Amino acid sequence: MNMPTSPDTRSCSKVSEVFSRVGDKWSMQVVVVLQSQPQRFNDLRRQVNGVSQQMLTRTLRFLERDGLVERTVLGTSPPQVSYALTPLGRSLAEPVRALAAWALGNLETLQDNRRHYDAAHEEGAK
Amino acid sequence: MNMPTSPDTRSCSKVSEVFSRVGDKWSMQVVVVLQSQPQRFNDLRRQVNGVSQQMLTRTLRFLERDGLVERTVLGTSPPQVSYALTPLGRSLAEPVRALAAWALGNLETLQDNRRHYDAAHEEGAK
DNA sequence: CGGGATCCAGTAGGATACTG
DNA sequence: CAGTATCCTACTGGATCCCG
Repeated sequence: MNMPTSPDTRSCSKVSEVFSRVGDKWSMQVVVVLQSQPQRFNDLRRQVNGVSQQMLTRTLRFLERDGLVERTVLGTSPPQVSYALTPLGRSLAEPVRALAAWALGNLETLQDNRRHYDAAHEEGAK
Repeated sequence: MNMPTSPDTRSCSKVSEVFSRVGDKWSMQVVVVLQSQPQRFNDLRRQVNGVSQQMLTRTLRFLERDGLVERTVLGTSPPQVSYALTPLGRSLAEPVRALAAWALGNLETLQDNRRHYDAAHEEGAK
């Protein structure tokens, strides 16, 4: 595969576009949750902590629109809808998990740095 | 290293926190640009396409606060400030680049899917 | 159960002008 | 050159009600 050593400035706008899509508050969480298995709407809602059904609906629509998840209507009288990752969605899950791993490993350091920074900059501020 | 096979739901909130920090419109672009070499303010501004000096300032502040970039004031009469990635920032650049690679490789597919979706859903819409 | 419609608050982000 | 301050808009995200 042709992965350049340094995806430089000109690539950044494209990266930014993708981040704008999947980098919102819920998308990657949904992707990670769906990665284990297909889920129904309220199952998802329970597993993605704190999401409103509004935002879950929106997020799923966006992901569906980009071909990252697939929506399957099962029944009709008790409306059952199943959401699953497409192959594309699964391929996205990999780098997302890499970033997730970084996040988990460095979250404390970040918070620590932040506290240190705030303390250092509050002595001079009003 | 202990990277679980599936960073499951409980980890997602933490991931979300980090994403909230670096997943904004400019942070990772700045990180990627700085990754090649330290840069001055207006150099950065030129390389990060479309950023206002307002947002660049904010972004750099946040990154500095989290210990991801280091700010160095050089002169005083012609104010020169250099920004460089910290080791932590460089470690973040890796997974970001992985995601960037995915973005570059799948951007067209995403846009294509989106067009297809929009076309399919406009026939029934108003 | 799944999700559309509406309303509303908070914030991200842009433009401009000013400062040291 | 490297910001700060102010203002303003658009979008994000939440709550609530309603519908099939």
